[in-house]
Amino acid sequence: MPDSGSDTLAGIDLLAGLTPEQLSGLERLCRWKRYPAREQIIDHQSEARDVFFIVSGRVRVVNYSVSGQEITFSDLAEGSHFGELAALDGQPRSASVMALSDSLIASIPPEHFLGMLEKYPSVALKVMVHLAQVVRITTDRVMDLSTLGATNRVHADLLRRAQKFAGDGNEVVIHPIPVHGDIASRVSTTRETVARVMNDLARQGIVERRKDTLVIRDMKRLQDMVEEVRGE
Amino acid sequence: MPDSGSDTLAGIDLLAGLTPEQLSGLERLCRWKRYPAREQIIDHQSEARDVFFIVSGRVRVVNYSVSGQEITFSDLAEGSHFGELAALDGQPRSASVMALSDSLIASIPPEHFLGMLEKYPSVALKVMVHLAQVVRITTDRVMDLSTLGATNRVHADLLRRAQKFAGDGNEVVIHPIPVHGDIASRVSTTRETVARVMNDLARQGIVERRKDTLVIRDMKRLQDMVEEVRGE
DNA sequence: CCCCACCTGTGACGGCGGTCACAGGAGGCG
DNA sequence: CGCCTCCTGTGACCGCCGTCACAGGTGGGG
Repeated sequence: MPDSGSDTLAGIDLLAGLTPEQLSGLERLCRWKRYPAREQIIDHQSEARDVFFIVSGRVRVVNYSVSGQEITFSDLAEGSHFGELAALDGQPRSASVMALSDSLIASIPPEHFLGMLEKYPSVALKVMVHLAQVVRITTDRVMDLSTLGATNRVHADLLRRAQKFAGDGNEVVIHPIPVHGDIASRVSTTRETVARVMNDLARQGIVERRKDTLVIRDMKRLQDMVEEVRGE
Repeated sequence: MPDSGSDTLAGIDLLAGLTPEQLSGLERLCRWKRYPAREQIIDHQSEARDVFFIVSGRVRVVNYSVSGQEITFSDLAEGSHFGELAALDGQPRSASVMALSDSLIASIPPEHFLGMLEKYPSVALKVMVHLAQVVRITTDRVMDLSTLGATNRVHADLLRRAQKFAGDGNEVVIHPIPVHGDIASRVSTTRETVARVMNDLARQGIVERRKDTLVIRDMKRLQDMVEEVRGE
């Protein structure tokens, strides 16, 4: 459980395992800043190289095609970090990042980030493991985009979201309701397609839209729909 | 320049900077194996966790949808390495790897790989930088798949290949000719579509197919075709 | 030299899903 | 309370490109 209230780095996953003294050393190297919701934190292609820690709030990693189409890469929660690619390889930022909610963000200059990796091998290892997982997620997404149709990508995304909320029953309650546009931007389709798919699922009794939750009534069937097509 | 002939780890990019003694220490921890062309080195989803070094030969990272569609992730040359994801996070293999040509491959067990990261921070850093680049390439690919049509993805791929061979003229010679099926598998389309696109380009005088080379006659125009659409 | 394996080229067809254009809800807030 | 903004739902249309089905080319090996 991250120390949601305090202005320290104690809740940052990457830095778990450091002593309080080591943490406060790092805290002094950071620039601390609050971002209101919707504000841009990193701009794609910009030249800054700092690494960011989410002390509190939520953040979205996105990119835009020049036509304005928005591609969401991931949403990051409290305790997570971002911006390490540029710090590591010195290239311009690979994506934009914006605050989803009011957020407190600590940022550390690239030279201190690299120094930290050297000084604390356990942190370096965590960085590697984290990058490995990012690679996995992204290559899975390439597979989805290459082999699944838009409709099935929506199914797959819904399933992923449901699994995060899953108990062990066949029914899962998702809260809050994801807005269609957000889903669309994660699976690279349109708002309209998402709406059509959701209604098909509702008509088949697989999902049910309530006041402010979305209920998956038949996880099993949803799972089947995804697996079936992944294997056809 | 890798020592193409010798059976040592001297040519491995990751390990550049280690002393000959350190290298020969690592060599003793490796299993050495020759793979004939087309042979599978890693199987997707399998449980082994070793990390592989390409001493000589070439290798392709692929995945298959169960329908048999082949998705190529990358081709790796002598001096490169692969298999580090599983070693780092302990998950099953994220993709299959097969030899493109007869290859000599050294593999190191995960525990020794991790030990090496700890012992040689410079190697750990190289691993991070390498992973960062993989993330960049893969997210770019997600962008392409999300925003470009199949035709333009072929253009983009052709351009990327050309840039690897580029001098500074407006004309670039690509050798050997990439087979259409390979291009298709890298940009997630079909052989037929690639053929049609290549012929359109030929008719417009942008490329020219020769005996065993492909000549890009007008890099500038090709570049424009790609940029134009990325920004529309 | 001829056959076989593997590559390329091209037409016809049809469906998925993106685009456009609206018509409602459902909150907030002045 | 009424307006304005943001979300959802749905029909019509149509173009891209995947699929199928062949028809050459080309090269190497028996």
